[in-house]
Amino acid sequence: MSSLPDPQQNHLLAGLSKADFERLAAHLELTELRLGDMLYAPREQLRYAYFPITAIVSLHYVMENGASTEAAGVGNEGVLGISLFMGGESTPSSAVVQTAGQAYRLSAKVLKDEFNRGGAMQRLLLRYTQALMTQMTQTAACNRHHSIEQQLCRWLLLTLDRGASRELIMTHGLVASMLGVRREGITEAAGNLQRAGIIRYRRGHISVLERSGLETRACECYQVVKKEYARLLADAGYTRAVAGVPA
Amino acid sequence: MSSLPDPQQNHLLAGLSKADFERLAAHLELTELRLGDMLYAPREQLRYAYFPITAIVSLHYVMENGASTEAAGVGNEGVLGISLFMGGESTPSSAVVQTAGQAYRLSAKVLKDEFNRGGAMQRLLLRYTQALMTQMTQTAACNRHHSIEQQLCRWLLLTLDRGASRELIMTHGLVASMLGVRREGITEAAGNLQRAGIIRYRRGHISVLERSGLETRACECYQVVKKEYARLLADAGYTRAVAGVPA
DNA sequence: CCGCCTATGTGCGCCAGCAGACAGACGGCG
DNA sequence: CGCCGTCTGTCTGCTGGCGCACATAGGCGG
Repeated sequence: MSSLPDPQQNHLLAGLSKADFERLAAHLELTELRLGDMLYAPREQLRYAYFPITAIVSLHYVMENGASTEAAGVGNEGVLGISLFMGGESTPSSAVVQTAGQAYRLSAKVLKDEFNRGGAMQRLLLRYTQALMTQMTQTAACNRHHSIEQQLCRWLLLTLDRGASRELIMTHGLVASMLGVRREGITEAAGNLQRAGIIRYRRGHISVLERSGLETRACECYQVVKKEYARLLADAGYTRAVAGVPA
Repeated sequence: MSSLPDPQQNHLLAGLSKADFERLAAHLELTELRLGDMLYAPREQLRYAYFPITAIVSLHYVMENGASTEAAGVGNEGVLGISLFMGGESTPSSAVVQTAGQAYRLSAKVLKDEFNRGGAMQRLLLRYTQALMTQMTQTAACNRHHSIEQQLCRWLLLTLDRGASRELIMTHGLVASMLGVRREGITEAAGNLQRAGIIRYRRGHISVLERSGLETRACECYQVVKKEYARLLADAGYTRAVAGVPA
C-alpha cells in the first residue's frame, strides 16, 4: 500500500501545535477529488470540511441563466466548509474541483467541535476566512475594472501559488468558466501570452514558462491578495510556502 | 437634551439576550457619521467597531488608478470592524459613509473580549460575517454579468432595506463610484427608471416611488442576498425588519 | 437676487468583450 | 490506423460601457 500524504502539507493543519493536530489527525480521511466534482451544491447542508493537499477547488456562483463566476479559489492554504463554523451550514454558491488531487476531509461535527474549543484552530480558521474575504472583494473589483488578460495572469499566479505544478490540466473553456468570460476571450489572451513566450499550451494543458512575465502583466489584485494571505496566515506556514513576499 | 436612539435598532444588538446586551450597553458610544467620512482606511489598524443605526457604510476597494468598487454595504443589519474578531485587525479595503446617520461604536478591546466569551454575540457576529461574504460573492458575479440598470436597482433595494428613507441623499456621481461605473452610466439608467415612473430625482436626491418596479428590473442578485441575510440573521430581528421574505 | 459651484443631460468616437458560426487540429480509443 | 469528440483558431457583426467634452440647470451662499 502507498504511503499517505502528510496532512500538514495543508497550511492550516500545519499551523497547529502538535497536541492540537494529533487530536484531529485520527479523524482526517484522505479523499481523491476529481476534476469537476462538486463538493458543495448551492444551499446544500455541508457534511464535511475539506483540507486540500494537492487539489484546488473553486468557489463560485452560478446564475439562473447558467453564467458563472468564481469568487475565490481554495488550495492547500485553506479549507472548504467555512459555513460550518460560521454558522450558516450552507451557502448560495457551490464548490467545484478545478485541479484534481487529494484532500483530507473532516466530518462537520468534528470541525465544529474543534472550532468551539476556541483554541489555535479557531484562530487559524477565522484568519483564513478573513483572507478569503479579501480575495472575494478583490475579485469583485477585478471583474469590474481589469482586462481578461490581466485576470488570466492573476488567476494563473494564484493557482501556481497553491502548489500546482507548472503544467496545469486545464482547457481554455474551463478557465473561461472560472473567470466568467467567453472561451474565445481566453483563447485570445492565452494566445498573446504564448506569443510572448510566457506560457505554452496544447489541448487541455497550460504550462507556465516565465512566471515573472505573468507578474508583470497581472493587475495589482494578485499582489494585494497574496500579501494579505501572507499577513494573515504568517504563522500557518504560508510565508514559508510562498517565497518572496515583500515586506 | 435629546433622547438617544435605541441601540437595538441595530439588528445584531437586538439579537442579544437582555444580560448580554446590558453588559455591552455601558460601552456603547453614539457617533454621528457624516457623508463621505472614512471610518477605516486600507491597512489601518481598527480602533472601534461600529453598529449603524441610521447610517449606511460602504466597504470598497480603491485601485491604484483611483477606480473603486463597493464589495458590500453595511447598515443597521450589521457591524463594521469584522477584522477585529476575525483576527486581522485591518483590511486592504476601506469603509466610507454612504448615507449620513447615527451609529453606536464599541472600542476594539470590548468587542474582542465579548467575541471571545464565545456566547450569543460570537454566534451572531459569525453568522453576520457569512452573510457579508454572500454579498461579496454576489457582487463579484453581478459586476461580471449584469447591466448598470440592474445593478442600480439592486443597489437601491439593498439601501432601502437598510432602513433608509425613500428619499436618498445621493448624487449620480456618488452612486457611480459605489458601483464602480461612470457617472454618465448612472445618469442614463436613472433616467430610464424615472421615465418609467419608478424613481424621481433632483440634484442630489433620489426618491423611490415604486419599489416593486425596482424589484422587477433588478437582477436575481438582490433576492439571493436578501434571502441569505434573512436565513442567517433570522434570530437577529432581520425577518421582522424586512417584511415579505418568501419561504 | 446674483453668482458660482456642482449636478445633470447629451453627444460624440472608441473598444473590449459578447454572440454565434465554423474550420481545422489534436489525440484518445476502438 | 482511422474515427470522432473535443479543443482551439478565427471570422463577422454588434453593443454596452468607457473617455472626453460640453451645454445646461439647480440651488446655496453671499
